[in-house]
Amino acid sequence: MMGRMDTQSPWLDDDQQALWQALLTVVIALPAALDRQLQRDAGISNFEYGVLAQLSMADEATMRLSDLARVSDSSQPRLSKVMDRFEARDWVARRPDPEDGRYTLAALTEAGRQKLAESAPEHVAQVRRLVFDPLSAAQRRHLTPALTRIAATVRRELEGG
Amino acid sequence: MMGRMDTQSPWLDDDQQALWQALLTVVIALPAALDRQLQRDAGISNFEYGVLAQLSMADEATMRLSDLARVSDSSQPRLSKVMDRFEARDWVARRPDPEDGRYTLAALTEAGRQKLAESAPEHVAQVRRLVFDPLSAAQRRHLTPALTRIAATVRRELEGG
DNA sequence: TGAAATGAGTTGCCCAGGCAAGTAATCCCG
DNA sequence: CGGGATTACTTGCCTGGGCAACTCATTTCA
Repeated sequence: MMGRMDTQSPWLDDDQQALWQALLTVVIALPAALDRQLQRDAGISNFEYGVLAQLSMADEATMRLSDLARVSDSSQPRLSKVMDRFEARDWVARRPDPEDGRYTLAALTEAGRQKLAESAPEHVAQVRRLVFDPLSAAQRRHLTPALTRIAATVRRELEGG
Repeated sequence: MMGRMDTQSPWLDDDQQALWQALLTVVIALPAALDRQLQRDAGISNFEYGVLAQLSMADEATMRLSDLARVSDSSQPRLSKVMDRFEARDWVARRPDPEDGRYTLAALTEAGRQKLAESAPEHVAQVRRLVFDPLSAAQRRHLTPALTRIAATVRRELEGG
């Protein structure tokens, strides 16, 4: 008898609906708001900013493309095209990994580091205004583990397919 | 004396960084995961699903395009093109608002309602798996008001520009 | 009342990203 | 040691969305 389960009806109740609606707005509108500021002030997207930031945090500011794609939540084709643009502007340099020729290493150049440093302050201010300022200290504390769990689940979903 | 304020350094501390990183993964990867399921099972995007769902909840399943754009967190051009696709598939019908010829009313057709009904169960299941299942009851309770605040702030940002 | 201003919606152009197919390097295993 | 799998990355094709410019309806106000 495979009727629907009691604890998991196929619909969302009102509380769940409220959470879901708020999350939907955040995932749709927040990237748009971040993109707008960054595009205006720095000519790059939020996603591109994230790639630069991840790379800058790596040892020697150098990473394998596949690792960079993973931490940036990017597909490989998408990252590949971002790298084309970055290389054209001399923000990164690609070279084959001497340890294994299948991998490609991406290294942030000095110009790339500078671009990131220039763009950071206004971007961080925007993140503060949109995300941190509206929250109480308690809300921030509660939010982190909850979002981390969702993030981990979503990551698994995209990798596992 | 307009130096930087003590309580608002231009950088994120470690706790903030953790929250921000988790939120970034969610806003980038969650739509991708939702899109993948919906595209595979229903041939529509998460965004399009949201538009259908919003319209279905309206009185008479009819709304002005500008209102529909607002509740769907959409620009007008974007919604306009979604409507082109929907009308081509006979999921919605557009007609001028008799009360004010500048507005356009969009009404969900029977076929549109059916498409939504067909797509809903798997989509809701995916939302459950990715968002609700990983959270404890307490986390869900805390999450809702926090996300609602961020959502409201981001909405204002995009409208006010 | 009529010309300018406002507001809703659409269109065209351009670019970014997904997917599937292609290339290249390495590994596996007889 | 050699040919087929596996893994990393790139390329081409197509679609979706942003922006700016346009059209059309309504309001404002001189």
